[in-house]
Amino acid sequence: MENYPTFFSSSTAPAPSPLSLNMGNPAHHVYNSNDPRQFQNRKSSNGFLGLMSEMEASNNMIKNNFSSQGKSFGGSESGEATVRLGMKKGDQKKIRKPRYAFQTRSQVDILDDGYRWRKYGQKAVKNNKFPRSYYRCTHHGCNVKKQVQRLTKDEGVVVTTYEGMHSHPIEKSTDNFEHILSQMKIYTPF
DNA sequence: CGGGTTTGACCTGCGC
DNA sequence: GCGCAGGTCAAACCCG
Repeated sequence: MENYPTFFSSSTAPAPSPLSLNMGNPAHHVYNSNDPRQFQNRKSSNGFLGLMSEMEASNNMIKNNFSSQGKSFGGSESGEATVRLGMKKGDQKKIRKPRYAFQTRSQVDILDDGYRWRKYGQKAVKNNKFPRSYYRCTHHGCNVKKQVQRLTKDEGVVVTTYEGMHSHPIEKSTDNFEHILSQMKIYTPF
């Protein structure tokens, strides 16, 4: 098995990604993808995820819009009702949780990061022959989400985007994940 | 039977 | 206003 993760997050991001926390290594390349469309554009522009400037990240933090923002999600999980943050439809600046994306060279799409996820959707993505899968953390009250997508231009690369922070400890033994980590090599475009 | 997955429908925002 | 694309819902289905 081979895994070559590249980590994305912004230096301006308020908190490290869940994965970074688990890995205990803040020194990875980071990228903050707050706008999935920009994210997509970057991927399509050079076939690889470049670094987003802090300016871009800031702008996207402010202006990013997600259709999911205005929705409530089934109501079964208490934390999700706060997503709208009291803003009405016409309000301009919606605060969005930062997203942290990293890519991994892996045969499998789903990395065992120790948390339990439930798939809630899958969508075909433009300019990508692979579908994007949407997952939510199954822990009660934890509304962390992640998206998993394989790159068209490099089928061996899986991009995982995390949104939100886990409000609970890891649920499974990290042995498996650490085993994966032990076999990872940092994979950067530089 | 409970929990997770699949999948089509639906909603929302954005660009033209 | 319309069409497109992304994101989510939820019923049906699957599986241990």
